[in-house]
Amino acid sequence: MSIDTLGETRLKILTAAESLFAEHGLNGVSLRQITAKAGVNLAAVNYHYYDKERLCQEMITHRIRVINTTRVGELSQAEARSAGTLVPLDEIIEIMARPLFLAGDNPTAYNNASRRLLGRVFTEPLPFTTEILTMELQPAMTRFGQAIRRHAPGLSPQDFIWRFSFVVGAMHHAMATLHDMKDRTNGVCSNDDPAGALRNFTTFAVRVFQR
Amino acid sequence: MSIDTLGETRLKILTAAESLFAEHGLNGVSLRQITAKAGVNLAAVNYHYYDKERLCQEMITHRIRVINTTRVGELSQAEARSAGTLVPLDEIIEIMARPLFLAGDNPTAYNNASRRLLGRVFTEPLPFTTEILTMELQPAMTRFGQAIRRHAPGLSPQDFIWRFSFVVGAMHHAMATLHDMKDRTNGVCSNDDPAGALRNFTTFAVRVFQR
DNA sequence: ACTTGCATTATACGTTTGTTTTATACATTT
DNA sequence: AAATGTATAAAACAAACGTATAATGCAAGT
Repeated sequence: MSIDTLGETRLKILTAAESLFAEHGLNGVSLRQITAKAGVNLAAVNYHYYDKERLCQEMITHRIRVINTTRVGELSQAEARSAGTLVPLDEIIEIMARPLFLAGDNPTAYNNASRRLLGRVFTEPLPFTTEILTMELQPAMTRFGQAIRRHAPGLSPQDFIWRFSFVVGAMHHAMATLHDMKDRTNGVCSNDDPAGALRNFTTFAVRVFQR
Repeated sequence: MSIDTLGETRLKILTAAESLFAEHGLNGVSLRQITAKAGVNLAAVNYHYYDKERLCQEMITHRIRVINTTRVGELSQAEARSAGTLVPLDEIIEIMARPLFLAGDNPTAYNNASRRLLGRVFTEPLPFTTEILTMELQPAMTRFGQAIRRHAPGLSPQDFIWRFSFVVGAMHHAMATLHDMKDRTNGVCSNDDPAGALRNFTTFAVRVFQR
């Protein structure tokens, strides 16, 4: 069954699961908590998703896929547009980060819980999580890595990969912690300004690579 | 009981717990796995640490404290040494990052498992974990933030905090993923060269703040 | 009207969890 | 030598877990 032909209960489970996983981690939530929050029967998870692991897989894979098709497509368009010349560094980085940062409050679409969930998945590898990352995330990141690489041709392969890893690490870490920005900065930075966060990340990342 | 007057079993538990938590996360390990790996009786955990949560607390708090006293002390020394003038930016960053990056294989001292464990704690908040972070980690990071701030006086408070958060995020993310660098970079970067990783991180972070 | 098929519910099953209890070994002290 | 305090060990506990089964509701198709 496709993800956009979701039945009522199926969607309620997914939404509840995502927000709970976002807050307590993949290993910190029981099916009873999920079904209670979703207001459905316990057995509904096994009926609709076969088991807990498959629920997690579908949830994560779907979120990553939507984000990757968006940004990889945009990168391709940008490259096609500027035929011959380089796509500007800040444009590449913004395309890479935008669909991760820009989360709203719509409970079905990509939202704050989705963002935090992904932040967790990126740093909290589980047996099946690792496989998803190499299959779904790795190719897209290599794609952006190559695009950025052209702006720093003088760097050795190692030096570039280190810098790129740190930038991606900062991005992924931000996914897991943006929700808490206000508390951690004593109110200086906002939790609810993803566009501002994205703008700051872009200037941060550009500085890492520009000569 | 102090942490350096550890009995045999008490130490064996701590070592086994740290490596297991590092690999599977705080919520992904049972006391039976820990005691089995440590080769001690199940009840030994409750006897020596009261309960599972206190075991985690002691483990995490101790690691953070050692690291913080080291680097905060070194920063104070550096500041005292260069009376009047600024401590060089790269020196501040290296002092901040060194005790986190430089992990060896000594099973009792700060090692690769400790580093990965801390990386998890930094991004995987549990009820008692969050408290530890604000009590133990936050003050030290504010200290380094202020030191670095003097090298970027032109930045607005917000802009600076954003950049600093991204740098710290990259550092903490690296703690959780350094062990896997070789696989994720197709062998280009090494897992077992913490000094090299630290060097690369320093140049990365310096670029973020220098004008 | 009856049947078929899918969705939902209630309930039970076998494990595994953290913790507790009881018993045993072994020093040190009196 | 007896007693005491401490560490380890074996076993049992209730609770929570993921999953499986059986019963119920309910609309669509015949």
